[in-house]
Amino acid sequence: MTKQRAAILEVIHSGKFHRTADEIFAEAQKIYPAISRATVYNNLKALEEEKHIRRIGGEGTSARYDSSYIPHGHLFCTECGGIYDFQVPDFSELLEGITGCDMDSYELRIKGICRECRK
Amino acid sequence: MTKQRAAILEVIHSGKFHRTADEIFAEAQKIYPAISRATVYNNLKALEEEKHIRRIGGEGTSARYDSSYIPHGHLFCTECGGIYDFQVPDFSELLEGITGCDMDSYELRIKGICRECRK
DNA sequence: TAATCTTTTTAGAATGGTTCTAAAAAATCA
DNA sequence: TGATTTTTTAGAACCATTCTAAAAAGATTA
Repeated sequence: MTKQRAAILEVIHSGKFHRTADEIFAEAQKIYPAISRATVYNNLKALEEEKHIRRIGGEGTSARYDSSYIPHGHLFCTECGGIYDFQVPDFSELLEGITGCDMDSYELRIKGICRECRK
Repeated sequence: MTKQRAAILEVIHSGKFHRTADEIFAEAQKIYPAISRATVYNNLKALEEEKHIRRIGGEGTSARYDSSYIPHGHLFCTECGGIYDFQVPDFSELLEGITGCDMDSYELRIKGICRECRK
């Protein structure tokens, strides 16, 4: 565990969710000022391979990172651009049954207008 | 309806699914040789806004386009890199109930090892 | 602790998918 | 037909991400 990785983990597990690599880089610099962008990218990639975080491909824009790898849903609001987590029932068996695959994890994505923007 | 857009639509509704913008560009050139890359990108963006196609963000790689906007699932195989469609039950009411959003569409993504690669 | 080996970090260049720009062409409308 | 709007074009620009080679840090062994 390097100082840099510790800083990145500290950033990911605090503050708001769904930040971009660059936002995480900026936060990590406050903890460890000499950190490099490449280190942030390296660690984000490693952390996802280790299933500690989940990369959420921002449609067209930069990727965002979710501090949880546990299957859940994301609502992409077409009004405000926000990404909101929501819980879903456990679909594991249903999905393995349908696809016949050996499932690692799943994610349910919704495009729509969030509760707040509907008002 | 321009000749270029017609060519792009013809490409999308034929051949294999989940092609990249560049693959679609290459196919469209066979129909209308003078077509430009920017035209392909412009039309893909417009077609998605009109809900005729769906952009699937290739994780880390280039985006891919699905010829259907109807909600369904995608299995991203971690072995062979393939993207496979699968049908899911209609979760619309369930998801609107959970999130309270005004839903446009949804997509279920699975990461795992596909049936073929399991053998 | 020293010596060695492996892993990680660093800064900046390179990459590559996508978007932007300004002018030309095509399509639409009156 | 002329005027207006939309689309296309070629290539430059953009920018998130990856790559590179050297330096630093960490791990291992004696």
